[in-house]
Amino acid sequence: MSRTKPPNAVPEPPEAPLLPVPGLDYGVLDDLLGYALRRAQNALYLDFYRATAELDVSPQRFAALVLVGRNPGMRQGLLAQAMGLHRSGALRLTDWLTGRGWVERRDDAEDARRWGLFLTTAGKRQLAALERRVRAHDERLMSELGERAARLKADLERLAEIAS
Amino acid sequence: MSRTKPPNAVPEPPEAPLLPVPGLDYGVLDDLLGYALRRAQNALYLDFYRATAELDVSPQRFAALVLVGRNPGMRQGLLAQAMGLHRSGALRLTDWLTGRGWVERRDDAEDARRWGLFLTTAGKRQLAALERRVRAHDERLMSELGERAARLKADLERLAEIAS
DNA sequence: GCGAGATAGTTGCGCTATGCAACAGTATCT
DNA sequence: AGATACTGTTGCATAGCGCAACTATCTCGC
Repeated sequence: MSRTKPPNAVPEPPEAPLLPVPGLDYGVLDDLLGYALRRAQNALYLDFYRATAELDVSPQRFAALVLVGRNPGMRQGLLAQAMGLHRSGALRLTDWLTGRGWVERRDDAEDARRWGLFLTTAGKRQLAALERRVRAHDERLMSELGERAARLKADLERLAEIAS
Repeated sequence: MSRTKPPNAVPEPPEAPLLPVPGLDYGVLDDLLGYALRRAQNALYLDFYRATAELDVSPQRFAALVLVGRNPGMRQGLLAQAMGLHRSGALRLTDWLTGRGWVERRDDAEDARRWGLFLTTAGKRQLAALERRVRAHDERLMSELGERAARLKADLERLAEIAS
């Protein structure tokens, strides 16, 4: 019985939030850290979209914008690595961003194989707008969690390390 | 500028873990609860696959097996709701599971439109094997987190509520 | 009873996101 | 110079999903 297919897809964030259905028995799922994590991630994911509704980006693309913005001239391959993508994935991601006019590729002076990635002026504007929203939303969540927030974040980081 | 596409896809869990690349500036991402969550979820997702390598199921399908196992006779629509899927998604999920011989559809005595979903004997065996692994892995993670584990889980549940 | 309307599941279509293998151009090392 | 490694690109295949349209069945009011 060979594996049908390597991972390749987080169960996908459905349109509808992944809330517990009353009356249904979730068995182990209720005990698993992993399932709690999935529920939370799902909720945050939807929340991200709500927060940035007219700005037309996925969390994925937002992350790419941030990375390019913060590391001007970075190569595509590095972007791929940072985002856990295959090189070809980073290519398509970059294509999309340049298509929007938010990112541009410039020749790398040192190595003709490489591109350097840079935000355009429009890209910087877009990123700033996005950051504002995303930050605000994140802070709202954090403040609703109160003092548990910082601890939660730290524990998540720890968890990511442990599981890796 | 209209939205390219509704959510529809969590950034996908790449084959490679989503670890911070040393030397790269992550800007806001490092401050966001959402990004920490994503990293952790990604790591756990990969961990799930490692844990169940030869058993050939995704977390998604595992969850479906648990639900059907715990709620024998449940309808497809309910499964969809519980898993945050469209009806057609639950159909395909169920198809896959019946194709494996783990789940069977039986006519519902009360309503001819419905199916009742049940685990087959093979399905029960599979589920038991999966549960063992998944539980063991989850417990390992929890124990490495020590006393923070329970708190983390509770906070995640809280977070999911808040963000919904 | 019977027709309107709701509900369950199905089908076909289209789309996004992704990996992978093969390729070309460029750099590096011996 | 030649072998080898690296960067980005292209084409192809696949998974997972939503949605609209359709069928079968049930429910409700008259």
